[in-house]
Amino acid sequence: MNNPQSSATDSNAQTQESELRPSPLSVAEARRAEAVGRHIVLKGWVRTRRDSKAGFSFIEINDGSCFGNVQVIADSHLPNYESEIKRLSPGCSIAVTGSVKASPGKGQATEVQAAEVAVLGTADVESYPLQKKGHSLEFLRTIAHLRPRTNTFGAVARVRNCVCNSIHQYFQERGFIYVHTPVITASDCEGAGAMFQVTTLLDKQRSPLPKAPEAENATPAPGLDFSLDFFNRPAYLTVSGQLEAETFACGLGKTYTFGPTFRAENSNTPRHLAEFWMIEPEVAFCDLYGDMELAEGLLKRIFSDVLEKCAEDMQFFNERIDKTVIEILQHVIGSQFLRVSYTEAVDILNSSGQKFEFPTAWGNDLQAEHERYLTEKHFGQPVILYDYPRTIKPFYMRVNDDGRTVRAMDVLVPKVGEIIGGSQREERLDVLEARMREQGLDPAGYWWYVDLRRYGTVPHAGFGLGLERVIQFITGMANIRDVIPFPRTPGNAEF
RNA sequence: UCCCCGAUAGCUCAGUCGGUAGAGCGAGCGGCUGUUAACCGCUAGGUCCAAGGUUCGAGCCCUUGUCGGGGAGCCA
Repeated sequence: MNNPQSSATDSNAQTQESELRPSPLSVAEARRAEAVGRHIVLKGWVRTRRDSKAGFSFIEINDGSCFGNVQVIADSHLPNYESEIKRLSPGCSIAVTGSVKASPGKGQATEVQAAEVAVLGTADVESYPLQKKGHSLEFLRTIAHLRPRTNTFGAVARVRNCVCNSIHQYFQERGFIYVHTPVITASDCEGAGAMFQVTTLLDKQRSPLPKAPEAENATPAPGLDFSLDFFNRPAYLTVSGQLEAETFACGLGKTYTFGPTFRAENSNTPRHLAEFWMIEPEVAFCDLYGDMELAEGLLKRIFSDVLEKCAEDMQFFNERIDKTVIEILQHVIGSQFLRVSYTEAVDILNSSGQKFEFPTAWGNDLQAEHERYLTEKHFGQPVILYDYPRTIKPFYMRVNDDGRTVRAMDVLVPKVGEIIGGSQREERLDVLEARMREQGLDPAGYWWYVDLRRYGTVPHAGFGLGLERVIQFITGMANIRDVIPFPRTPGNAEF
């Protein structure tokens, strides 16, 4: 950004300045060998302290900038050594002024010789819940406000950040437009499960409920009168931005959304949340095959970015959480996702000799056990299943020429299961309206969506990628509640 | 929502046949040490999830509830 001349000047100035005033450094920077010799200020939280009777203490501090800690050497002649430093315990926040040195010990390249250790905040060792070692993920979930200070959740947060960045880059590099679809929607049936209602009717000061029955003498309806509601109609939290994204794709070409999504299902599993983040690309002039290529390319890009940019975090997951994650990611990056039609999949399952709790028959939706068998046992790698029976898929999926199947696809991965669900959209006006009626929906209620087929319709396709499920797959974290900062599940909205 | 399992020290767990409570880690104190999941010794720490029931007697058996975990469904 600057010319070489001025950057040389800057570095001179920096050298001079470092003798006068310490420069703020992150733990990540201080741990690099290049930092040796620098006069710095380091701020973070104490992870552990070890005292040596030789007259100093080791203080490991972490500031979230990387997985590892930096070791601070605090000599006993520091004025607050007995009064404060020797009382430092996990969770205390401190600011260390000192110099970075090459470490004579094993396990780290550098350490910081403290000239001053200022205690910013103490953490009472009797009441602070995080101890030096061994906490279950279940316990940490009960202290979600403190778990960002642990190795595991720090690593998850950095990986999550990397994944999000990677997703944006992948689409931006390909000319996709990032579209913000509404969080509040009036489309009450997008075929994606129960919805949370958004209403101000329960706020008595705004709009007393009994109004409607009194006004008309008719039998008082037990429900609420939504014509009095904020939006003059029932409104909900979105379960998908797809329908709105299609409107932008049919005008801007290549689009994607990335935002929160809500499902009011009473589902209690390690793979479901009531509030989660979803990425939904929507592409005009794209068929199902292009959709599959986009999905495969996206996943591979995410995986290789994480392996490269979060190497230390991934090493941790591979050692402590799931000893296969790195190997699996590398394997997935290097191999082509298999493409198997639903019909082929059913044949494979029928001739597998495997006993399933639910029988496999053409026309039935695949059960979790079937998907798991295919991706984990039969193929042992990610699989894209496509062309599902029309009877088990929503109205917007394009009907194939056979009339029995639709252009749907699911990307299945080992352990997590369905990570992506997508389809080529039905672009033919008459077929779309027929499909809506077939599923008991009134096309008039979707007039703006149907208009996309009435005016300048084009083939288009898209999919939904569950952010948390991708992170689960990458990190090996078994429970989805541990890959989102503040999980929302039935009965759980603390924090 | 359905099925199965669990809840005991701050944390992770053991607790035999129904006879009134144990370990490791953590904490406090002491020792030792360029340490790094440090190590060694001592000490403190309990409404055994809640309510009810059976019993001379319940951490243990029975009932209900709450919370957590796994599986299923819904899906991403």
